[in-house]
Amino acid sequence: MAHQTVSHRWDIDLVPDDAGRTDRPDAECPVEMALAAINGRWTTLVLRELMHGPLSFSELRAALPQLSDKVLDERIRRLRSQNLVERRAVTGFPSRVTYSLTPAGQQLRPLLVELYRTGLRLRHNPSQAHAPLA
Amino acid sequence: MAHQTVSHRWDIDLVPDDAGRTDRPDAECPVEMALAAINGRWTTLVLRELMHGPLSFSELRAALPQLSDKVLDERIRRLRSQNLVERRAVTGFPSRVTYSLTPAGQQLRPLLVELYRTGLRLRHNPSQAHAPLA
DNA sequence: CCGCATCCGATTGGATACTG
DNA sequence: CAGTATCCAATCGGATGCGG
Repeated sequence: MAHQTVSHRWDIDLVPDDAGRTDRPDAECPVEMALAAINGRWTTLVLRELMHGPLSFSELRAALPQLSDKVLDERIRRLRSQNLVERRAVTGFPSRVTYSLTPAGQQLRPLLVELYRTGLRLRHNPSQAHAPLA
Repeated sequence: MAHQTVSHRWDIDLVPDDAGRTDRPDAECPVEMALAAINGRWTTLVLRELMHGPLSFSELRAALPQLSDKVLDERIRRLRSQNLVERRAVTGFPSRVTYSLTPAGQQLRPLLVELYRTGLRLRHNPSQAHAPLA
């Protein structure tokens, strides 16, 4: 019981268990784990593409023409290391490599849906959005 | 109709309307708007704190002791410019400044909840997670 | 108490060119 | 086709110290 966290009364649906009771960005915190999954520019777009089914490297490039090879490579590499995407290589001829979501990767779907919904909600807000901040 | 997007059949609950039919990270895309709201280290933690009610600058620092003044300042500034947080200053004595979520800011709650849930789901996955990618 | 100014190392992502 | 290798500018976040 070091780190007594002030008089925090934790909101049960915002922070349902101990794993979220942290006072700093902690890789073990579920929120950080989810953020890590979608982290990085282009990542949600790559995930969206793969939600439709397996794709090859060049199909991904074609779907996202402005995404550079390097960044695509990095995104795939990262998602693979997180076990969210898997690579399947057919060593025949013509040899073919495809990337697809793992079961864990599929579980990101509700999060993408919620991101979209949240964005729509924010958009419809009466916002003097770019007012000066004094 | 420039940019014909291959033979994309859009998944209706993943991309419910035209705003999400983009092939690059686009500030107008709802997903990007939601990501922008929670973007940056510590941001979700600051939002979590404010979900409980208004707090002063130093109360935020106390709740998140390892967050530096500078970064806290930047986070608050950004959230204010996005109209997600508002500043209220009482000019009496003692003068007091509090930060609280705007109605738009409150709308981030379901997203934080979904992030948490997603993180839990990912955690419970049988993952040979750090297997070599070779 | 509520911040701002400055400095700085690390990470990011894009451009370009090249390889198995 | 499926990537790698370099290089580089910009952004980020943490540390420290100062100011209203």
